[in-house]
Amino acid sequence: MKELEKIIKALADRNRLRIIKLLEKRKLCVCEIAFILGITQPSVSRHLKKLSNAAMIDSEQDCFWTNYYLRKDNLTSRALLTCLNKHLNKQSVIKHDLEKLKKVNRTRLCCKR
Amino acid sequence: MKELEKIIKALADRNRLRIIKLLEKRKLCVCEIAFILGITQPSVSRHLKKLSNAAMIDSEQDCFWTNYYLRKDNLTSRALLTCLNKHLNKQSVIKHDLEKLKKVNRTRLCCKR
DNA sequence: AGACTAAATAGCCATATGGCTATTTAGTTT
DNA sequence: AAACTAAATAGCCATATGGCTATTTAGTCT
Repeated sequence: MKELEKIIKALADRNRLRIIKLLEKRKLCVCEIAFILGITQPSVSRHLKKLSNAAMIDSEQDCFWTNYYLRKDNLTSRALLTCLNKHLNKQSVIKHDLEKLKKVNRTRLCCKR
Repeated sequence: MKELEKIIKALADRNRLRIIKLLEKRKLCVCEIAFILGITQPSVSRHLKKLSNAAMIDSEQDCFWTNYYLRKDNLTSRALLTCLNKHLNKQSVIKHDLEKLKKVNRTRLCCKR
């Protein structure tokens, strides 16, 4: 019950659903996600932690950045996401996010000056 | 987004998942559910309200009792539940609840003396 | 109408959530 | 080693959640 509950709870938030849909497209760093969702970096970090605790995502270091990606080995999670996709893909928020994703430039976005 | 979010949030609670699994078997009144889950009647009522707000269940009057049942017309919800079933059916809590359901006697259970 | 009963609601409490700012940590580069 | 930068963590706040008890509401039966 525990793992399933964790997954469902991880999915029970608008912003985490948005993150998941973005990660379906490609690996992303925290600041890219923060920019697209329009929330702060620490908030994104916390969402990612929840998804990670539910074994839905994982991360790897890529020089300056930490890339987050969907785990392929969590079958429960994948089945649920497949089921949700039909409905999520219709949502205008999601469409909008995916458009924004195309224009994201990590280097320009993240570097502090 | 709203409806989907409501459904996922409605599913993001152990006791509500248990209720759903019970309602898959048959219509139930509040006190039957309360007895099986081992929580109070008002708590069950509140859970049912959440499921109802997510358009997952409905109710009808049956003399003394209010029978709750799964709505067949909520396709999103049904698709998700089908997807969850595989995992839920394995859970010992669920198995135990379903056993308990067999022995439930509404008249004996609910009547105050 | 009055007695009765299931279910809903109100209101309390402790805990969880999700946003934020400020700070710390950890990895990179020169 | 020192400077720099992305990400994590700590801590604040307002709100939501899920349990409970006590009470009200609404439907049933004589």
